This record gives sequence, C-alpha cells and structure tokens, in this order.
Amino acid sequence: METSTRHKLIETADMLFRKKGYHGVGIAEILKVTGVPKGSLYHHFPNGKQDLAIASAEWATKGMIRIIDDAFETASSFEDGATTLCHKLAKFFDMSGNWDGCPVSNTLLDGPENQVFRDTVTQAFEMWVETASAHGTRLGYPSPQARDASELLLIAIQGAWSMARARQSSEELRKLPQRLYGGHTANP
Amino acid sequence: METSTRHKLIETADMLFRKKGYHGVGIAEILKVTGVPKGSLYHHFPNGKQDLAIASAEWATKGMIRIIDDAFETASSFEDGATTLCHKLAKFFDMSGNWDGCPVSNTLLDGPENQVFRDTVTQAFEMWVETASAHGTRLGYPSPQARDASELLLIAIQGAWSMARARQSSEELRKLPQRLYGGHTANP
Amino acid sequence: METSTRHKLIETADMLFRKKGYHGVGIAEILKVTGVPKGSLYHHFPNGKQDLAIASAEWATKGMIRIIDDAFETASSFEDGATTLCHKLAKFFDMSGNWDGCPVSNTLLDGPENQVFRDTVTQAFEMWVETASAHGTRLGYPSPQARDASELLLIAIQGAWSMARARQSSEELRKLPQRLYGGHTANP
Amino acid sequence: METSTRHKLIETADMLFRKKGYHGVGIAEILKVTGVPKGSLYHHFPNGKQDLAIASAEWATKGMIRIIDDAFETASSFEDGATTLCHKLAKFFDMSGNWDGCPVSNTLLDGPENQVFRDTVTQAFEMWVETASAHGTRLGYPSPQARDASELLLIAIQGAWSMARARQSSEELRKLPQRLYGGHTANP
DNA sequence: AATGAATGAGCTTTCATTCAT
DNA sequence: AATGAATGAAAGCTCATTCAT
Repeated sequence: METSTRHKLIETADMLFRKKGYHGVGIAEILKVTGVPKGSLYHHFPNGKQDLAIASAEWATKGMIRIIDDAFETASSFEDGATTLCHKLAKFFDMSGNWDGCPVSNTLLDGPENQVFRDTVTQAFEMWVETASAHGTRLGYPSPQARDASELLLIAIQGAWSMARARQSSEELRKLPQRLYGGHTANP
Repeated sequence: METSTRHKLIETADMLFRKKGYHGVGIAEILKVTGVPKGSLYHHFPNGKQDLAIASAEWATKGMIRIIDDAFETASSFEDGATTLCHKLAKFFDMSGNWDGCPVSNTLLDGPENQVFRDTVTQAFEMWVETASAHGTRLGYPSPQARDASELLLIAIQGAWSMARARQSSEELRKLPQRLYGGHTANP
Repeated sequence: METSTRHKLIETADMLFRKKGYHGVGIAEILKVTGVPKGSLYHHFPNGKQDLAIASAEWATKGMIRIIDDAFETASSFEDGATTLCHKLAKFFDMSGNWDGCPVSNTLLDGPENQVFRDTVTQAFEMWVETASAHGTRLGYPSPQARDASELLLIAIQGAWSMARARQSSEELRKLPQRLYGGHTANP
Repeated sequence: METSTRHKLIETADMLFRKKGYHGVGIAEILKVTGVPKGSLYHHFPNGKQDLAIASAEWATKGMIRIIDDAFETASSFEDGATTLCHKLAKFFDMSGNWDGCPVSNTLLDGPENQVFRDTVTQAFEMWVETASAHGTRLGYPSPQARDASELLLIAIQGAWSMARARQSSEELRKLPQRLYGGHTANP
C-alpha cells in the first residue's frame, strides 16, 4: 500500500521540479512543504533525490496519459482530440500561475546525466506518443499516419509549452491546433 | 572594447548552461574551464551568476539569429529555409554530443524566477520569430502568414529539440520539415 | 534538553563576539574553536550567524543578571552593591586579557541593522536596569530613585568598560564607584 | 594641500564606520558612496583600510574637540558646559537617524588588534578629557577635580551613547546632566 | 593623481546524505 | 516506519589588496 508520506513527497516533488527544474529544487524545500522529516525521505527513497525524481516523473507521466485519454475519449477525430488536449493543458498552465513546465523535461532532462534518467524520459515520451497514436488508430487513421500525427502533436505541445512559459501566457497552447490543423478539422 | 576575459566567460557559460541548465552549472566549473580567477568574474559581472547568465543568453540569442539568417539567405521559399534551419540545428546538436539544449530555455527558463530573466527569454523568442518572419515576407508570404509560419516553426523546433535530447538523436529535428510541410515544399 | 553541541557554540560565540565584535568574528573561527562541523551549526541555528548571535547575547544577558544579583545579594546599600559589581566586572575584564567588551553591545550593536537585534539589545539593557533597580528598592530606595540610580550605574559601567578597553586597564571600572558616589557610601 | 578626493574618503569612512563599525564596512561601500575609483584610495592611503580608519578617527577626534570647545565656550560653570555638550551630542544623534555611534569606539575598538589602533584610541580619549579638563580649570575647578569631573563626564557620555543606540532615542543623552549633577548646577 | 582589471583567500550559507535511536 | 542530529563538500559571493597603464 502506498503510504501517505510517500505519496505526499511524490506529489510535492513533482509540483516543485516542474516549476524550477531538478537542480532548482532542494531536498530541504520539499521537506518543508510536505512537513515530512528528513530521515523519512530516505526510508521511502533510499537513493534520495534521484529516486524521488524518477518516482515523481513516472507519476506525472501516468497523470499525463490520463489527460490524453480524457481528451481523446469523446473526440470525433484525431484533430478534435488534439484540440481538446491543448486546451486542457492550457487550463492547467493557467492554474499553475503561468509557470509550470513539463514535468518530464524539467525533472529529468534537467537532472544528472545518467542512464536511469535518460531511459525514464525516453519511455515517458514514448508512452505519450503511443497513447495518442492508439486513439488516432481507433479514430480511423492508418497506423503509420497516427504515429506521425502523434509525434508532431507532442513535439509541438512541448515547444508551445516552452513558449507559454516564456510569454507567461497559455495563448500559444490554445492557438496550437489552429496552427497545426489550419482551423478545419479534417475527419479521416 | 570587449575584454578577452569577459568574452571567454560568456562563451563558456553559454556552453555549460545549455548542456546542464542554469542550476546545474556551478560558478566553480565555469572558472575552471576558462581559467579565470574568481574575483575577475565579479569584476565583469557584478551580480555574478545571474548577470553572466543573462549576458550569455543574449550572446547565444544573437548567434541563433545568425544561424536563422544563414539558413534563409539562399532559400527559394520559407519552407526551404525552414528545412535548412532544422538541418543546421541537427548538425550542431550532433556535434555537441547529443545533449546541448536551447541556450535560452536552459539558461533562463531554468533559472531563478525573476523579471529580468523572464524579459530576456521573451525578447529572445520574439527576435527569433521576427527574424524568420522577415525572411518569410521577403520570400513572398503575406505578413500575417509569415508571422504564423514562423511561430509554428520555432515552437516545433523547441519541441523537437527536447525530443532530440530525450532520444539522444537529432533525427527528430531532421524529420521536422517533413512533418510540418508534408514533403512538398510549396512555393508561394 | 540543551544539546552539548548547541551550548558549546553559544559559549564560544559569546566569548569571541564580545572580544572582536559581530563582524570581526567569522563562522569558521567559531567552528574551529568548538570543533563543531559546519553543517551542525545550521542545524541548531537555521539562520546561521544571526541566530547564534542572538542566542549568545541572550545567554550572556542572563549571565550578567546573575553577576548583578551576586553583587547586590550581600550588600548593605545600593552604593555598596554597585561598588561590588564594578569590582567584579573589573576582575572579569582583567581575566579576559584586558580586551573583552560588553557582550551585548559588541555582539548586537555591532551587528546588522535589524529589528530582532535591536529588540534584543533593548530588552537586555532593560533587564539589567530592572534587576539593579529591584535591589535598590529592596535596600530602601524609593522606587523612582532606585530606577534612576540603576540607569546611571549601568550607563557609567558601559562607558567605563569602553574606557577600560581603550586604556587596556580595568582601573576605570574600579574607580567608577568613587567617581559616582564620592567615596562615602551613603546608606539611605 | 588636502585633495578633495582624500577628504571625501575620510568623511564618508567616518560616517560609515561610526554607524556600522570597522568590520561592518567594506572598502567597496566607501568607494561606491564617494564615487572614488578603487585605485585612488590606495594612492591616498597606501595601507588601505587601516590607514583610512586611523585618518577618519583622527579627523572625527578633532571634530569632537571642536564640539567640546563650543559647548564650554560660553558656559558659566563646568556643569553648565557639560549640559550643553550632552544636548549638542543628542542633537547630532537625532540627526543621524538614531544610530550613529562614537566614531572612535566604533572605528578603532572594533578594528584589528594592533598597536597603532590602540594608541590612536587612547590618545583620542585623552585629548577629549584634557580639553574638557582645561575648561574645568578655566571655570574655577582645582586641577585634579577638573580632571576627575571630565573623566566621569566622558565615560558617562560613552555609556549614554550606547544606551541611546540601544533604545533608539537620544533621551538618555539629554537626561545625563540631571543624573550626574542632580539638577542643581553648583558653581564652584 | 587617477584608473579599473586582476587576484585568490575568505565569507556565510546550502547541499544531499548518513546515522544512531 | 519515523526522527532529527551530524557531516563536510560545495555553493555563490565579498574581501582588501596589487598592478599595469
């Protein structure tokens, strides 16, 4: 069973890492926000900060998959689902005070150069692309086209997310579907 | 006149910040690589790491503008120029050991939450978009379309750059024009 | 329970601050004398040097109150007690190598301009005056006169202490009762 | 001839040292306030900070002598002059924002433990006592009594000055004559 | 007499982690 | 499973001074 302490640490770490990056957050800050005492962290995450970062990125990855699924669930086309997804993410961005970044990039790409970190990033992106791709197939795209469209979508979301942070506005995320699909949502 | 010491610091800082992010690089490392003594850094950059980060991001911004100009200079269409740009950036990425990131995101978005940092990011992206946009206009796009195409291009490059780091391969940057323009470079 | 580490730091800090002033003592020196490792200091005093200075000044304030109480305990008049107090302080001054200053002035008035520091100085002086004043009342002075006499006494001690440091001799502290009370100890 | 640069440095150093103590003021701050460039300081004061501190304390010592002379010049008795002196100093203290301390104690007693510093303090106090003492003699006191009264006066002023800083109020300096001479100014 | 770049020892503080209880 | 004291390397920055021009 997931202890409440362990989960509190993961959620808080995710919140902080995505805002400030791996090296921008200290263990002390995470402990202060959660109220968890120093020793407990190392009980739940024996390798300390790195373990916690991996765990929080994995947790955030699952959360993102849920968001993708939600967006595409009721969609009538891939473009329709993609549009909903962009708007959902824009809403999250607005709620975060216009500063939250992608939890995977900011936690793992910003972190130490080691194989576990790299593999976790690769898997996270792969899972997102695959999730969107499956919806694409379900909605009628031939498999390779679904994969291509999903890669472009997630790449563009990553970039728009950076732009949104730079401009402190979610506009760029909201405009993305229009930019990508030209306004006319072409059902396959 | 630009002192050699000052310039050496900027170049090295840019190289390290783009690889490891603002918080991932210590002053000590910059000094070790440059051979500049501690006190000298604070002579040239009175506010220390932050001043240096701003200066290095601004320098990198100019460098990126030069790259964009180079890519579009001999292009016969916007899509042609964009394609060249993606390939140029892919080459730089390969040369850096598959790890360099965008100097502005990694230096400034990863840095302290601070108005100067934010303004500098915003300006950098704006200048890049404007540079590409001017080439778009020159190559025959109506002004709003040139602007739109440039925003999408730079957003996509940002995202593909992240993906390239995650996958440790420049492929994603190279494939980008195909994904965006569908292979057929439509002259306006 | 008071940790030994914490107490060692307070005592040593007090000893050094009163000799060299707040800014004249480095953390490193305190650590070297106590043998306490760097990180431990910040465990016990999260705000570092400032916390330690406040704690050491408060500790010294209590010590001074004990000295005042001792001096007046067996006195037959306020002047008698004041005389004993001056001689006690002169003895401490001699023992310190003719250089120790008032722990409160040297630690807090010499420190950063800061409300906590100011309040702590004010309280320290107030407690000293009140302590002496209570003895004055007990020894027969009407309350306002006891307060006045105590204020003058402590002011004069402060000044004589400075003079003693300047002249590197406790003489000025020893002569003080004679100067203030003209040699004849007038019982009320 | 006294260069303007040299004098500016002395005045500013005095102002800062008396407020924050020798170790509480950095060369950089003095240079910033005066606008004097780094190299110039070492031209005028070859031994740097220490030379400047001695010079500024000596300059302040002379200033204090002038204040003592002014206070006693028109006095009808020693107590009268002492009263005027205390009120003059209280006024200066008020003007300084309730924080200035004695320029000699704060600049030299707070400084490095070396013979030049000690000798300069001793001389400064001696000159002040002698100046007041001369006025005492002129106003009719027998010589040893004048000397005694002057020592007590200057000791009390030192102490009241500390108390004034602690309480952030010049009251203690203003009340001093009343405390010392009991309200009735006894002409000899 | 003036100037500002150069210098490295030193400053206070934060870091992630270990350990004994 | 929880706790907080201990640890010392490393962080970013300031220091007073020297030097070449």
